[in-house]
Amino acid sequence: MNYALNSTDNAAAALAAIRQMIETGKLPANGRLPTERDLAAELGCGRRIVRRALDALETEGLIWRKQGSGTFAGQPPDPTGALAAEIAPDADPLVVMEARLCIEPALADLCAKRATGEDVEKLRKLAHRASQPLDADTAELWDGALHRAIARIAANRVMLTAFALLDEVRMGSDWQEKRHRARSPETMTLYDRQHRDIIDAIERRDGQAASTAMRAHLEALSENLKTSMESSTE
Amino acid sequence: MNYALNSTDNAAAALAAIRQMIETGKLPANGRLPTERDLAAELGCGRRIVRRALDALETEGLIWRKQGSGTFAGQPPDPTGALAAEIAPDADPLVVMEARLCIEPALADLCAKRATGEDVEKLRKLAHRASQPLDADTAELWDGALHRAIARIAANRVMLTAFALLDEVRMGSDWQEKRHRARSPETMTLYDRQHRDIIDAIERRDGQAASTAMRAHLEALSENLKTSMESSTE
DNA sequence: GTGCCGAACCATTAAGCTATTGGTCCATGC
DNA sequence: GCATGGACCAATAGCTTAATGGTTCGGCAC
Repeated sequence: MNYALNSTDNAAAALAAIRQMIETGKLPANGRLPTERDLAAELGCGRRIVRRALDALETEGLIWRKQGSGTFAGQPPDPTGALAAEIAPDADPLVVMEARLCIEPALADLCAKRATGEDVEKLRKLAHRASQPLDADTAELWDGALHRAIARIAANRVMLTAFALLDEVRMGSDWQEKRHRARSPETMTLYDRQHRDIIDAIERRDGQAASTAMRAHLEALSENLKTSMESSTE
Repeated sequence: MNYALNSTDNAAAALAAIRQMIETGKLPANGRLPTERDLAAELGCGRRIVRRALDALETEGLIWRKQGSGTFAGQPPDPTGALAAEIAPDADPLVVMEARLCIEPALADLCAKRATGEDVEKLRKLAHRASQPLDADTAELWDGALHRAIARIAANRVMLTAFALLDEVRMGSDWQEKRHRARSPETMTLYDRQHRDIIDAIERRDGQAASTAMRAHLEALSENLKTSMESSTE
């Protein structure tokens, strides 16, 4: 595709061209788009125009830039990976679960204070997916997505980073192997019930109840984890 | 001082020599000690002996080593700096305080479950220092040390890392400037009272009460912060 | 044989250097 | 007024190189 602008160049045309460039997905795997200088050459306009268009797209949240590195489509990555990798190797699943019990009830409280109706809708959808009788791995993924969504809705950057750290440690540690996760139909329905309790409390803007419900849910998870670990050492 | 060993060389002598080297504090500021090869040459023994001695010291927790980097005295540093720096620039003091309200009560709970008598002693000493009528900056430092000690005693690596992150964001953000911290004698005595409440609860192994007391303390801090911010915008 | 030494090699790290890239400013021209 | 091209700055990534801990092996003394 040729993105060169015709003679009626203007900022709006450049913006549209770059936006199309992004949305048609004609980008390398890492989402990196051409340098500003290259874009200017390709579009046949000056760098100033390109920068203005990129400014708009950045404000829009469609791209992010880093001086010396480049311009990328999508969201800037979370730099929690290194930290998590440092902790994960010697992360006892019970320690991780204890940390979840510290952080997630508080997040549920904040979430209840800030969730919009739209947010609650999303949560319900995620809970529904997690409750479907798929294989254990998939259910785990949707469960993780639900908890992550609650953290995101809480809208506190510091807490979100702390949660991201916790989340990566949880997924990265060897515990992935240790999950015998005796996810019987009974526990599945229990978890679903607990998810609904949490979301109901969030919808009622009842932070206290959301926190309590989340705590109950995590304690059930913890209990399940303990029994599965004991049975694995037999 | 000459660390060269005499003719009755053995591993124990090398260990003692290196240990003395560390404990007498004859080291550069960063705690880096000579390379294994240099140590071997200086002590007049082989690298194998040096490595065995360093192994012992490492097991002892007196030193830590990193391939390609060197051997250092003390504890390995927490790598939370980069993450904190990423968040700090746009860290609203109120957001940070909200995060503290999420994390620190939970830490106080854990701390109450795990603190030894010795730990409680340390906490009391720190609280006493923070209550001395010094300048506001120094009081702030001792207060920070107290909260950090509670996090350390909680003995959950994941939570400790999360707290370290939070702590660095708190100290690193511009909010250092914004602290008008109207630390009147009244607030000082209030904070001291609250510190004592927290530590008393920890001593009683009453995690619930410790959590509640910590929450009350942080809410007082938050209130103080809000009023000082309002007055600064006048 | 046991234990140590010396040497060599590997894996990782840090530091320095260079090219690249976004961020900014300015003179010029339309 | 506004866009252009150019120049420069600041930050970054990639590469190279030297240094360091980690490991292995042959040799030697006891």
